[in-house]
Amino acid sequence: MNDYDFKAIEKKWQKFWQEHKTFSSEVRKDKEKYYVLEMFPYPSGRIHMGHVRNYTIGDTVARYRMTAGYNVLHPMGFDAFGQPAENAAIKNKTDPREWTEKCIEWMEKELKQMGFAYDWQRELSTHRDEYYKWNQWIFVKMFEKGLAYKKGSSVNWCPRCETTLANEEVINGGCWRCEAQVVQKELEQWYLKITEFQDALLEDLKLLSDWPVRVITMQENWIGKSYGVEIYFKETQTSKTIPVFTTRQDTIFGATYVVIAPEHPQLKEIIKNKPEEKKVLKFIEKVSRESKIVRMAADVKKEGMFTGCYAINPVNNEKIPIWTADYVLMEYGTGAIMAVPTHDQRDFLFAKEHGLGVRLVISDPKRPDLKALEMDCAYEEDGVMVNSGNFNGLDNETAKLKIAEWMESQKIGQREVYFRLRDWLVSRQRYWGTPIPIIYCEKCDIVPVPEKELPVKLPKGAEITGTGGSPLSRVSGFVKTKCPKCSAPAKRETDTMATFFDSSWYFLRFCSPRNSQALFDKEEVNYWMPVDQYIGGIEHAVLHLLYSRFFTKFLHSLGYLKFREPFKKLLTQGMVLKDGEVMSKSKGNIVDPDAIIEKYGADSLRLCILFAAPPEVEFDWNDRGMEGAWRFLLRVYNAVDSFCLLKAAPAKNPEPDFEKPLRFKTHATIKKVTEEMEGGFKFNTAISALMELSNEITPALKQAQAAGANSQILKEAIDALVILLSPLCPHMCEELWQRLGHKEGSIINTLWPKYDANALVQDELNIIVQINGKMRSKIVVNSDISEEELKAKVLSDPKTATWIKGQPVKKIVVVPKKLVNIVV
RNA sequence: GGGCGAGUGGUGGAAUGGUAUACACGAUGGACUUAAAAUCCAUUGGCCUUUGGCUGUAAGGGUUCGACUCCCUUCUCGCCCACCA
Repeated sequence: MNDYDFKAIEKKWQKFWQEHKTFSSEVRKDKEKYYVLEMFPYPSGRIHMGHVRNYTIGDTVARYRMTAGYNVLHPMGFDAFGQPAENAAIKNKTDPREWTEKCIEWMEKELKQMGFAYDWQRELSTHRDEYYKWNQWIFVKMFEKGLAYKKGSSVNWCPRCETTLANEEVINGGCWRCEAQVVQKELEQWYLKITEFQDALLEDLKLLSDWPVRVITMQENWIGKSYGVEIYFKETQTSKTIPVFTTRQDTIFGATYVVIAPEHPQLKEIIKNKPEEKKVLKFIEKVSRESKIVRMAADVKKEGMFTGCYAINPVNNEKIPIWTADYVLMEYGTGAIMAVPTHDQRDFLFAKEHGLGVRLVISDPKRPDLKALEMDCAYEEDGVMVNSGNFNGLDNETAKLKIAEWMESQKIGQREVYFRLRDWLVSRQRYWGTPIPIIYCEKCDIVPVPEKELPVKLPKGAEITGTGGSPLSRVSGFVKTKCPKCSAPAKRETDTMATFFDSSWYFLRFCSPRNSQALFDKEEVNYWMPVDQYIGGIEHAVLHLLYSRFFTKFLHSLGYLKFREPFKKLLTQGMVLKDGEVMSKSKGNIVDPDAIIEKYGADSLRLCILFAAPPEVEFDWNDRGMEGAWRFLLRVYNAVDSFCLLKAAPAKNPEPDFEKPLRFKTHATIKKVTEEMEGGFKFNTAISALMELSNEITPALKQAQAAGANSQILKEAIDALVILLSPLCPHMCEELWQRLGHKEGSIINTLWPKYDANALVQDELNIIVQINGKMRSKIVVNSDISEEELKAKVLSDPKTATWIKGQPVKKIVVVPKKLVNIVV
C-alpha cells in the first residue's frame, strides 16, 4: 500500500549514526559551541512518556544547532544511585549494582530507538566509582573549607524509608519519594553549608533572565531573604534580654505580648521558680513530641500559655506578658516574636482565643473610624501611624525606616537580615549511594580520606534489609580502617550521600567524562559550560536546580570555574497526563512508548508529542494524535517520492502559476521554523507551518506531474520541507534527503536554510476595510500604493460605500499594509 | 492565607492591539471499493428571514478608530509556597 517502511528506515539511520559517530563532540575553537542538556534519568529500566517528551525537545534543539553549524555538546547519562535499586534488592534479593546495570542497558536501547542524537562516548553513570570518586573529592574539599560539617539536631526522618531527608525533600509534610509522613528525630548528621552562598544564590538569580519567572520566584521564596529589625525586650525578673525579629517594626507600639518558642533555650531559665513553671514544662514536653506537620497544619488551633513572666517593650517601657506558643518556630529568626494582634492575622486569632490586648497603630484609610476591639481580622495593609508616639501621622513605610534608625540610635534594636534557607542535610542511612569519605579516629577525631586513597569504594555484598540504619555499618571489612593521620585503628563513616549530591555537578563531568586525574579538565569545562539550554521537569525548580547552582558557586570560589551560573537558559517542560492524571503503575494508566514506536515509529511519536501542545504546557495523551502525525509523515514521504520520479526541469523553466506563492510560503516557513528552533520553542506552531507548506506543495506537485517536469521552485520547497523537518523527524528526513540526491553523509552536515527577504515581498496586498472597527470588505492593492491612493481606493469600493451610506466620514485610520478603518 | 499562571469550537490548540478559531483531531456527506480499512474531495462556533446578516474568546465594566490581547471588578480552575514574624 505505502512504501514508508519506518522500521527499516529508522534502523538504517540509527546504525549509520552509530557507525559514523555522527554526534561525537570535541573542543573546537573555530566554531561556536552550544551545550544542550536534558535532565538525566534515573535508570528504572523503561522510558516513559515524560522522558520521551523531555528528550525529544532537547534532541530537536540539539539537531537544529548541529545543522545550523554550531559545535554541539549533547550528552546523556544516568542518575543511578537511589532507592529503587535498594528496594528491588530487598524485594527480589538482587544485587543493586547488577539490577542498575541491567536497567541502564535496557534504557540505552530505548533511547537509541528514539533516535536521539547523543554523544554516547560521553555517557556516564553516577554509580560507577570513576564518577563517585569525584563526589567524594568535592565532599572533602567542602570539609576542608568548613562547608561540610556534622552536627546534632532535630532532623526530618522518613519512617518508611528509614532515612533522613533534606528540607527540600519534604513535600507537604511527607517524604518526596514515598509520601509517608515525615517525623522529627534528634540525630547527628552531615550538612552542607549552602547558606554560605545564600546572598549569591539570591543575587545571581538576576543573571538568569532566560529562566521561567515561576522558577525564579520559587527559588527566591525558598531562599526567603527578609529585612527587618531585631528588637531587644527585657524580661522583668531576670533582666535577661530577649531579642525578637520583626519585619514590621512600624507596628511596635501595637505589641501587646511577646511569644517565645517552646524550644527556646531562654524559656526554661525565665520560668524558674514561677508558679507556672510546671505547667509550662509540661507544654514544652508535649510540643516537642508533636510532629512538625501536625504542628504546622494550617487548620489546627494554635496552642500556647502564659509563662508568668513579663517583658518591657523598649519603645514605651510598657510591661507586657510573655507567652509561649506552638505557632512560633525556633528555627526562624530569634525564636521569639512580638505579637501585634491588630496587624498580624496569626497574632489576632491567638489574642482573641486567649483574651489578650489589642491596640490599633496603623489606620486603614478606607475605614478611618475603625476601633481595635471592633476588628474581625488583622489589618495587614499600609496606612497612617496612630498611637505611636512621635511617629504618629507618618505613613507606615516611612515610619519603618525612621523607627529602625531611631532604635539603632537608642541601642534598643538593630537592623537584621534573616534567611529562610537552611543548610542541606546530606547524609543518608542507605547502601546504594556514595560513601561519605570520612574516618573517625579516637585521637584525631574526624579525618577526611586523603585524595590519593579515593575513591572509598562501596563494598559489595552488604546486607540490605531496609531497616536498622546504615547497611554499611554491618560490613565490618568496610568499617574497620586505619586513621590516615596517626595510623591508629579507626572507623569509617557508614552513611552515604543524598543522591542529589551526584546530580549537582554531572553537567560539568560531561565536559570531560573520562578524565581520571580530575573531576574535569579545566579548559574543557570552561569551553563547554555554561549549559546553553537546559531542559527538564518543573519538579526540580528548587531541589536540583538550587543544589547545582550551589555546587557551581562553590567550585567557582575555588577557582575551577570561570562562570557563576551553570544553566544559561532553562525550559521546564509540562507533564504528560493520561485522562487528566499523572501516569503511574498504580493507576494503571501508563502509555508505553515501545508499543507506539512498534506501531508508528519513533519519528511519528516525536512529531506527535511536539505537536500536541507547547512544551511547557502539560497535556493529556491521546492515541489519536499518533494517527495525525503518521498521516502527515506519510504525505511528506509520498510527496518526495513522487517528486523524485519527475524529470529534471528543462533549461528554460516555464513559470507555472503556483511558483510565486509557493516560493513565498517556502521562505515564510523557513523564517517561522527557524525562529521557533532558535528559542521560541513553540514546536507545535513550527509543525503547523510545515503542514501548511506541505499542503501547498501537494497541488504544485500535481501541476508539475501534469506538465511532466520538475521546477526549481518546487525543488526548493521540497528541500526546505525536508531540512526544516529533520530535527523533529530525523530518520525519515535523512532517508528522503539521500533520495533527493545527497549521497554522502548525514543531513546535519547540510547547512540550515536562510530565508530570502525578497521572496517575502508581495506585489499585491490584501487590505482589510473596517467601518467603525468592524470588518466589512477586503480589497487587493499594489504593495507600493501611497496612503492617499489607498484611502481613495477604499472609499470608491462599492461594498464599502453601501456601508457608509452617505454618512459623514469622521476619520480614517490606516495601518500600513494591513487595514483601513473608516469612522463614520 | 500568599505568590504565579490559565479560562478561546465537540477536542488539542492558533492569533499578544488590527480578518477570532491557523494547523490538526473528531464528526458529517461524497468519490474509490463487492465490502471494509486506507486514501482523496467537500462541509464543520452558534443563530437568522442564508449570493446576505447578527452574534461569539469565563462574567461584568473601562481605555481605544479598533480588545482574545491593555486596565479594573467578580467567578472558576491549575501549580507552587505556606504559622518565615
